[in-house]
Amino acid sequence: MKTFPVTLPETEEGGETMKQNVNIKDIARLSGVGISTVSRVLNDHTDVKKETREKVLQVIKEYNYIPNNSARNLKRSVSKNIGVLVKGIYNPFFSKVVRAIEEEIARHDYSMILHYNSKDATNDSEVAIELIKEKKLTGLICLGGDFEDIDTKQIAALETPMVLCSTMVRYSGDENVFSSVNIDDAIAAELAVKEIICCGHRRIGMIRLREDDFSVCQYRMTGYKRALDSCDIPYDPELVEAGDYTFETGYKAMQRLLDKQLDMTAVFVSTDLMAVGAARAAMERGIKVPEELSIVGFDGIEFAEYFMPSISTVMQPVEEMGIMSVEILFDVLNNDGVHRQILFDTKFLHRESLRRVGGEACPK
Amino acid sequence: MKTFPVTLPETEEGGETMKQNVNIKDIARLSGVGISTVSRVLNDHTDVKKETREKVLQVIKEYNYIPNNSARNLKRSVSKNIGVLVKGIYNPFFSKVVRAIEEEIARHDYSMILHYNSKDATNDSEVAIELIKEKKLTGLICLGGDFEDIDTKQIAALETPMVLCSTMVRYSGDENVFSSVNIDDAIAAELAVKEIICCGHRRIGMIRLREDDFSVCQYRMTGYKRALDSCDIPYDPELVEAGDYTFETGYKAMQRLLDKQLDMTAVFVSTDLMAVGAARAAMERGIKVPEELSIVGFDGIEFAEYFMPSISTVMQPVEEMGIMSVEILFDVLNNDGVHRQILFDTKFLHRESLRRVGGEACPK
DNA sequence: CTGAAAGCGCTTACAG
DNA sequence: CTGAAAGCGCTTACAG
Repeated sequence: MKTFPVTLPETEEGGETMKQNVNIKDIARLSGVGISTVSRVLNDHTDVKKETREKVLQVIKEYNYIPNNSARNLKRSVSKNIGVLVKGIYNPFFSKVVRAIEEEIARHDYSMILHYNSKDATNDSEVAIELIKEKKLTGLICLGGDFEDIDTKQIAALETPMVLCSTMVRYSGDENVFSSVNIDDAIAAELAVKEIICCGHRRIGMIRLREDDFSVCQYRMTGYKRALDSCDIPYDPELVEAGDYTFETGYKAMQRLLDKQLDMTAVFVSTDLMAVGAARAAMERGIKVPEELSIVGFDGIEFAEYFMPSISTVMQPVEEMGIMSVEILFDVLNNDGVHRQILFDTKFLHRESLRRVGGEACPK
Repeated sequence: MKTFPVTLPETEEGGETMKQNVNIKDIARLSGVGISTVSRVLNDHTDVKKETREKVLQVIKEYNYIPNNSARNLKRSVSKNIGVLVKGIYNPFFSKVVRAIEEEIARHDYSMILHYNSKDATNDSEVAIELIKEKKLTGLICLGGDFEDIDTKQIAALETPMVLCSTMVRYSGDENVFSSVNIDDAIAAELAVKEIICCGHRRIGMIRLREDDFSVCQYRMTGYKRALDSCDIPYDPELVEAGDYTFETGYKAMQRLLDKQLDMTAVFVSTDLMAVGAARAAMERGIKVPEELSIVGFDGIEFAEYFMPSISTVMQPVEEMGIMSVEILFDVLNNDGVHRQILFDTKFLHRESLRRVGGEACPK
């Protein structure tokens, strides 16, 4: 395929044409040492004579040699690499935590290998397994995604500790094959909606995720219903519209809600991204937020804080969750291999977009 | 290291303990065929008897066999993979384009291998070369980053077409080693600031990126100065503050500007993210945007559109640029190997955050 | 401190 | 249509 002509540049010394891909054998030959010695230099082994090391390093530099990672991974039994598999590159919710995780992994003297999986991919657990094998990972942390159909046998066979963080899997079996770090989305959503109710709202709309979106956000709908139920507010399906993780779908869902003239005074939106879109939709129609309509989101992404008015939301301790995932991973690795299932608490942030109406007292 | 006890699950047939990692040899043995045949099945070669193929596929499924990618990459001379190296995982500006690129690559019957490089990494070009070698890439597209010190000799030696999109490198040499797809940031910024001037503003603040941030955004400052200059407005360094790609630094930069009491009526901000932070800072102090202060950003990210008021900005045709990068890549690959340097036009979006002041006519 | 050799798990001519 | 063998570029005991 590579039929285009490129004049190979010559090296400085004696017109020897530069090989397309310098490999360890070439470096060994050019340095006048054995292959093993080059490998030792490459891997920072201490048992190489200083002069030898320097000579080799000089040749490596001169020829721009970069070791082939595929070969290294193939040969190495275990890399000092922890994989991080993130679901969806568009989710600002996860982008923040990755850095914290990387630092925490580095503190343990390991490296992070970051891998993003498409939002539309349905085979998250397969990708995870593939990643572990390919990179010979010491451990894997998965952020988001759907692991309901995970093959626990295969995970166990891999003997590679895995931590599922904020993923769709509520594992309660007695098999001890992976750890999980989550919040309880249903409870967090229930508390948020109760906060709304506490502010005197009774007609509360909901913008949920489409049913075919298989993520933890689905449980937020459960929380919405529970809150209504516990405060004796009848559930009205007319008050519910669905979106899809984006500003635009939140915007449109709000338009549909408003079109119905439902005399709502508040809307609970299952992600901050959609909440921003929803707020814009209302304000564009001249509806004042929060004076005429309160809006509450979920996640705690930075953007919600900068929006005018700032969006009240359920803050997930993402960074702590990420760091905890790393800690658990190394615990499993270094100690008894007993996995843990952890639920973090969330925090409701009452910001500008939520306002009290009427004079009614808090029902609960 | 993996000292934790895991009871290896047994396979269904006859208690043979499942190997930790099933490989192609095992599959061959279990299927009663040769290794080459398994490989052929794996790679969808047509020259395998139907029954044989089915038998092999069944064994593969039963043992959850996943081929080792390191081995494949090592052996394969060319993968049908195009790499995409993205600078910074936090940049919403790039996240949008990746999907477009992926689709375009798929249309050519290739796969995309996505790789993110840390925002703080200084060795973008080295990472690029490493990626090409490791994955035996057919081509590479780089989104963002600093390639000023790129080793053109090595790139040429690799014989792998490379397209730099929105990266810091203005290559005008006669060597024909890579393509580039960019906008002219200086011109685009100049036009944006002229739009502001056309609206009657004379005291125009600027929030730029810190000087040590080595990205194309630096040129936006050049454009700001040029616009002032061409309209005979003196450049006042007091009106310039710097941020760092985030809401928060934009917010703080605006606070510093406002603290100086400079009687500005407009601010040009070199990224939309910072523009949103800046707008919030002003509005929090009771300054009405745009009635008392106009704000203009740069990039055209979605959030700028949903913010209240929506942020006027310079829209980069990111998706088109991404798609063009793919097209150029395949052109280079299939045809003459002649690289191209392309500059896209930008579009100024006059939205809610920019308002006319005074009665002065447009100076240019 | 150093080198020759085996082998990681695949793919790809080559021979049948 | 199928299999045995070579080899991709490394790392890692092993022997010196």
